[in-house]
Amino acid sequence: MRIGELAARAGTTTRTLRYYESRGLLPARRSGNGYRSYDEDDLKLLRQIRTLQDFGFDLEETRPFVECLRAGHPEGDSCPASLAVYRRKLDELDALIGELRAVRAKIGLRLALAEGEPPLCELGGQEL
Amino acid sequence: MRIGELAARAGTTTRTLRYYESRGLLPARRSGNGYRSYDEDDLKLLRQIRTLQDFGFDLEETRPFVECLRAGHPEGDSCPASLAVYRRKLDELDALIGELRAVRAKIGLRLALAEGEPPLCELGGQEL
DNA sequence: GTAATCCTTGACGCCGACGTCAGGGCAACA
DNA sequence: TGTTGCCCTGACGTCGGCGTCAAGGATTAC
Repeated sequence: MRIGELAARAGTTTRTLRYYESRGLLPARRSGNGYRSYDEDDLKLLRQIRTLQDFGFDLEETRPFVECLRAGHPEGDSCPASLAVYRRKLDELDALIGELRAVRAKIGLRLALAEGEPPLCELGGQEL
Repeated sequence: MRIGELAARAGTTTRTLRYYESRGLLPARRSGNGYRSYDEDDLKLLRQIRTLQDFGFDLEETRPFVECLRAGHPEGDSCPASLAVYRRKLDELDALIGELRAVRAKIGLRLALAEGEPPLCELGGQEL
């Protein structure tokens, strides 16, 4: 299959595929005329990348998953390196969610104060 | 006060102040030699901007607060336009936190599955 | 006087994940 | 044979919030 078809089947663009190739993430074979040539396995790799991207992984973080699949494992997360990325991501998410919740609380408090209504509860000695 | 002192007192850089000025957010008077000149009110404006930036507001979102202060109100959030930004930001934060929690759950589930341990509970018909 | 430290403007660099255009080649169909 | 539709490479643009030079002028300290 050529690049346009792969892109369509994965719901992405040819530009994106060329970009992944430039990053060494999804190299392509070439047919006689120089066109990139892909197979079903490439589609699987690509879908793995896209799924992780949707989760907020950056490209480099998807690499262990891609390499895991390319090594013949049934799933991209069948390898220790992938699981390590999962764990790191969970930690990052927990930290981020915690920060966002703290910010949310502060803004909510400020809004309540500015609206002239006393906040429902004192939230401890927060810096405002 | 000149730009360097203001930057130091606000814990930021001269580059940042010139950038804010270029965005029309914190215009400066000029002294005879062409140097930017600031006063205590400018410091207050700047601190308002920085606080909101720390909350994750982008520059444009801080503008209503700055204009509110400049209009003579005691606080940047003493104006309806500022409160509207607060509310919009709360909505955005809620949405974002919700998405992150969903992603966190999916990754956690995948990690559990990949580790060979059955997940503690079925989390409904999530797409994996 | 001169060195050090401020200040000025202008302009390019950075980051990530591509979008978008330019200028060309290859292929298939009428 | 022309037209359409794919493909190629290369390269610049995007976004936000600045960092980091470069080349010069002003001020202050000694």
